[in-house]
Amino acid sequence: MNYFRSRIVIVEDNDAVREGFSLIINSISNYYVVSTYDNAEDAIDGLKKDKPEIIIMDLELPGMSGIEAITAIKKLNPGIEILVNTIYENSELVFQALCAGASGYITKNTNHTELLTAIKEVIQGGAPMTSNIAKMVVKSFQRNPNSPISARETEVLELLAKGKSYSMIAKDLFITKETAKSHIKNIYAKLQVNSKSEAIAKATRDKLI
Amino acid sequence: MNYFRSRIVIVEDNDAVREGFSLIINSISNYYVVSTYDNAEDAIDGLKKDKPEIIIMDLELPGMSGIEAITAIKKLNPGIEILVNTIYENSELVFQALCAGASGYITKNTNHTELLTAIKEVIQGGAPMTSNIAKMVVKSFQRNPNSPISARETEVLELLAKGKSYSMIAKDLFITKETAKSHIKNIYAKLQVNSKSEAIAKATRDKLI
DNA sequence: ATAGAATCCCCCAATATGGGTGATAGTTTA
DNA sequence: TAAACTATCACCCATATTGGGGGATTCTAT
Repeated sequence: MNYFRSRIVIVEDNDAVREGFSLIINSISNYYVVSTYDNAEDAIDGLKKDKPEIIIMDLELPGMSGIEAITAIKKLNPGIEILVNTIYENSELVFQALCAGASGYITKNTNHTELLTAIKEVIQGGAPMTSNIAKMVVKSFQRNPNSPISARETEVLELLAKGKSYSMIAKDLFITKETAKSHIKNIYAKLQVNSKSEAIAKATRDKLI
Repeated sequence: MNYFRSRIVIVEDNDAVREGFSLIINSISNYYVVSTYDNAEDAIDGLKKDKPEIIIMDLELPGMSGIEAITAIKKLNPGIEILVNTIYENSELVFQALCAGASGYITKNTNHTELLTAIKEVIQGGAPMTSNIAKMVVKSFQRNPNSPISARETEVLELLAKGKSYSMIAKDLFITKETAKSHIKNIYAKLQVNSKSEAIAKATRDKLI
């Protein structure tokens, strides 16, 4: 009977939310909530018996954090899709979750229809995200338009960040080593740093490269 | 009359698609197609008079490419939101478009309702993406699970990619410089490279860091 | 038990780095 | 138009870094 229904596990420490989700999801014939947990440790212990296709995971959990749980679960079984459902729209957490292996990230202001749509999208190999989250993700690809460094300096900085030496940079840009060095000196002055690693760190933080 | 309607410009070289979009968008009272173009150059020339809030942009254009156009438009007026609408689902192009400053990326198999939803999302500060595109974007945050290098080596490699020296890496990881060096030697052997920049390049390409 | 992982040690030559102090020519902007 | 910024190149110098070579030990999985 349940063989063709997607097996879903819910990890959520709020009892009401957990129960509510179960009811909604089980009301759809394609889905089947095999287990629910109020903490990550138990959810991980139950993986072998639950064999979920999808885990709906809260991030604010007692004990092991949601991020650690995602990492652990993906390590044990990379095939399991994890859909994050949390109140947090903090960018650090979003990127940590995606880097750890989350397939989607929806915030808790989404209604039941949207939750079900998100589950469907995950099953179909998509990556559902709340509008705010999608915006943050797309923005992360884009550069700071108020960069203090010039276009040429940015080119130099990019090569520096790729681990190239002064002479390699010079060769790549068809300039002399001295010119590359000169650019780097100016970059250091503008970024108020005095080493390669500091420059790369600052440039990365400020999205200059 | 049109003062409160979002000003939209369409850049699309297929006449039928361009006309079709105009009709659909103009049928919605909140939107107003101020101009349509079949090439990027004319669209850029028309920016001052059109004053669009949103540009719906095809990527396959005669002359200037869509990517170049996005870069140019964002440079002239960073406030304009650009929604890419193309047949291409090629990952290179997707990331180029997003890096250039696109706010959304929808493929041409989307229907009219979805197009209008995407426009609405862009206006509301979101980042609409077709399911496939969202998946590619999310995947880009995730690491290769078949990394040939160990966890510790990965840590070392990450620090190396941040421009740190052997001794800085050693300090960060509470090991000696010799150990850091030893890890790096092993990394080079495994990645079949023999320099920092090659290692970083390969690690980045293969998503090992 | 063998392989890999992580740790540490020494030697050495070549290269890279960062700071200093310049110069010239072009472009942009106030 | 003048001042500011940009891009280019040069030389000096001391120190740090890198990559290659040779090892070794301990622990942990398979």
